[in-house]
Parts: sequence; C-alpha cells; structure tokens
Amino acid sequence: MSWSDYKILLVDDEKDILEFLSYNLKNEGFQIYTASNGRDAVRITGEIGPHLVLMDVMMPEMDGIAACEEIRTNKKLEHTLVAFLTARGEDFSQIAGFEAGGDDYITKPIKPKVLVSRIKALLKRRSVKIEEAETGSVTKIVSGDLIIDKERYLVIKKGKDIALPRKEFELLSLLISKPEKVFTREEIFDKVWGENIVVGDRTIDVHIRKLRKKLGDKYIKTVKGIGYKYVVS
Amino acid sequence: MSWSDYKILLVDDEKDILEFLSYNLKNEGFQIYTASNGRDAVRITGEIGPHLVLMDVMMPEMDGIAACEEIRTNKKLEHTLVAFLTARGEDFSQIAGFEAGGDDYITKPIKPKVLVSRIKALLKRRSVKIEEAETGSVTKIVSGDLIIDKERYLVIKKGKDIALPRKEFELLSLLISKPEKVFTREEIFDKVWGENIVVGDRTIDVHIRKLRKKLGDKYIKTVKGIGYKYVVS
DNA sequence: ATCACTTTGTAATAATTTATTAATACTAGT
DNA sequence: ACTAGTATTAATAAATTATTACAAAGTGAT
Repeated sequence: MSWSDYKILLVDDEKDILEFLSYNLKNEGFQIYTASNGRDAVRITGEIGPHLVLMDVMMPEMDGIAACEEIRTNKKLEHTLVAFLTARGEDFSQIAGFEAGGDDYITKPIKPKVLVSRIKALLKRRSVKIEEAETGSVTKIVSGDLIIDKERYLVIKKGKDIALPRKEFELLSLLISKPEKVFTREEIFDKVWGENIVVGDRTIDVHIRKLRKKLGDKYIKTVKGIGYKYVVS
Repeated sequence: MSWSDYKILLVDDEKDILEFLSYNLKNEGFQIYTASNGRDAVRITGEIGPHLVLMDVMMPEMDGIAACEEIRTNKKLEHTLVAFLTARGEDFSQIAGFEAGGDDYITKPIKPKVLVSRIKALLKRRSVKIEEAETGSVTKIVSGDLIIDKERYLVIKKGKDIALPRKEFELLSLLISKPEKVFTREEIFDKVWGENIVVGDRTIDVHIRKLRKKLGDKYIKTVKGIGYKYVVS
C-alpha cells in the first residue's frame, strides 16, 4: 500500500487553509478531497469512504466535533480515522475532539513537514481487518507489508508465505491486532497462553526471537520494563 | 467556555483579603462567592459546586486543611479544584504533602496580575484524560502541547513521538495528571516508587533532569523546598 | 510402537538498558 | 557570604531482555 492508495478528506471553512493542506498532501501523493463544512464532510465521507478525515473543529453548518460523532455512528466507517485541526489556545476544543472519537489533533499553525509526518504516522498506525462475509470473523489482518492469514495460519510478507507454528502465530496476531500498542508480558501470557498456564519468564523472549528471525527485526519492538509492540516501519 | 462561566469560592477570615481577592477576580468576570470560615466554605461548596475554592489555611471554626479534606470526601465535588492561600514563610510543606490536598497554593502577599494569571492557569490548563471505551482505563492524557499515550507508552510533543523509560514515564504521567499542582518529593516517591521502597535523595532530581533534557525545560518547574509541578507554558 | 521431525519450553549466560548513587557545582533566599 | 536545597555529571549497580543450546513434549507416517 503506497501513499497514493490513501484517500484523505480535508474539511475547513477557510479557503487558504484548505489550499495549504491540499497542496502539501497532494505533493506526497495522497488522493485529496475537500469540504468546507461539517455537513458536507459527513456526506462525502459516506460516499467515498476516505481513510482519514482531517477536519477543523470550528466550522459553520456543523462543527467538527458533531461531524465526527456523526461519522462514528456509521458502522461502515468504523475504520475511518478522524483527526482535528485546532488553533493553538483552543484547549477545550481539543479535548472535546478526543472525546468525540477523534484519533489525533493537530494544532495550527503547522509546518508542512510536521503535518506530513504526523499524517503518515496516523495512517501507518492502523491495521486493516478483513472479515469473512458469512460469519463476520476476522480472517485476515493487513498491516504494513505483512498479511496475517488466520485461516491458513501463515504470514505473507511481500507476497512470500511464511509458515509459523501456533504459539508464534498467535503471539504475532495479538501484537499486530493493535499496531503500536504495547502489550505487557502479563497481557501476552493471558491472551496467548491462557490465564492459569504457568511458563518460565523467558519463554516470551524466545518466541519473540523466533519471530524476529523469521520476519526480520523491524516489526517487533521491545519496550523495556513493559513489553512488546508491533510497529510499521 | 469563558471566564464568566466559572464559579470561584473565596474563603478567608480577614475581610481585607476577601475584598482584595473578590475585587480582582470579579474584574476578570468570574462569578465570586465568599465565606469567612471553613465550615461555611464546606457548606457553600456543597450548595453551589464551584469550579475552584480558594482558601486560606489558617482560619477560625475550621481551618483550610480540614475543610479541604471534607470537600474531598464528597464524590460530587471530585472535579472541584482547591487552592490554598498561605502567608509567606508559613510551613507549607505540610499543606502540599497533604494526601487529599490542594491543587495549588498561593503565597500572600500577591500582586493582582499574578493572582489572576495563576487562577486562570489553574482553571484553564486542566489536563484531560481520555478513557478507552471498553475497559474505562485512561489511555491518553492531553495537556498543553504534550500528549501522554499510555497505550503506546510514549509522549507526543507537537506530533513527535518521544519514548521514555518506565520511571521517567511514570513520573511525567504523575505530574501531568494535575497540572499546576505541586507534588512533594514524598508524594512522588509514594506514587512512582512505592511506599516502602527507599532510594537516595537525589534520585528524583536525576529523573527530572532526564525528562527536562528530552522534553525541554519549560514543562517541569521546581518549587524549592517542596517539590515539582508540571506547567503549561 | 518406533522413528523422524517439529514445536514448545527451560536454563545458563551474555548483552543491553535503566536506575541509583555519590561527588561536586550551582542557585536563590536570607 | 552563608545556607539549604537543587542541578549536573559520571560511574556503578540493578533490572530486564537477548541469545544460545538443549531437553521435553507433541505429531504423523510407517
């Protein structure tokens, strides 16, 4: 998945800002759509299903927070990321934004470089779960250049199949289910081994080691004193 | 939310001071209420639910500390801020260390300008905790231009991720959980290290140093003789 | 049941990161 | 200028993770 596969909807009532954002993000290859108020934003989001909606908080017609809440009620858009733009100093808007279900907020003014890296980080942070039509259970997870195929119990890295033993597979699945989230050793034990199974302290490390050997070092990061997390390079 | 939406209860047994405070804060638009002893303060607080109680420590009937304790037992008032007024030279380490204690303390005499900015800082720069929907646990704390991301175990400063080791992360989390509140060294030891762990006197300083190095100097302020506080510039 | 093979877990120890101490310098308030 | 408290730094200790080799348990085919 390259940057040009991502659709981003920009929403702001000030034309200048819309142009500034648009220009900088188009330069990175993103597909850019725009809207100038909350109501349009909700409508367009429903139509095109963008990966990210980047939206001003204060707008006529419908403010960003209300629009975000609206978007969040649509089950089809549950994987859509919403980030808010707020002027420095509008503390309370920032806050409300998070509570409305925003994934990030970005303060204006912002330098193009910072804007772009922030947006890339946001987009990379998510993994896409593919559900089976009938049962609704997750059969594949796509994240970065890895695909977890739960049906076939293997990982596809850049088109190459890598078979993994059960424990290793489950460990990786767990970590990749929430990229960037740090899973504590305790959490890992609970979810991969089960609550009352007791194994030695270094067992997780060894499994992590084996995963790293098979996949490469860059996917699983150690957070010392806490646990491990899956990251998209 | 504008300043006139905030209710402040002033408590002092000296009429002059009450007038001084009242005059200056009314000028800023705050809704001001007054009481001249602790017992009244507790009663009025329960009745009107002020956003902030600004209270002298030494008072007849019921001193500020006892009144604060009382207020803290009321679940409905858990978001009420309590700040103490203390005469310069009074041993306010007692106050600061107090368990349910105040969120800030202000030394008399104080210039109107300083008073007002201090109060505004208290009211406005509250940090906001964002809870995860499922578990109800706090996953993010937003304050000023920092975001504490407990899930990813890192601090985001203007969109930049800064990874912190465990102790540093916990120390910062503690301080940022109540901006402007001074945490005594004792409190910090209790909450970050644990009640019976004993470490040397300079350990906290070193961790503060490391945080300052990574985040910049402006976030953590030393309050000599008492402890440290997180401030929003 | 046995063999060959895979998977899982353990133990020892190396490597690394983080925490703490200790010595010394600095600073603000009298 | 003195003092009490804080800052800074580098060295050292402690905690945690990585790595390796190997043992035990499981699997499947003959």
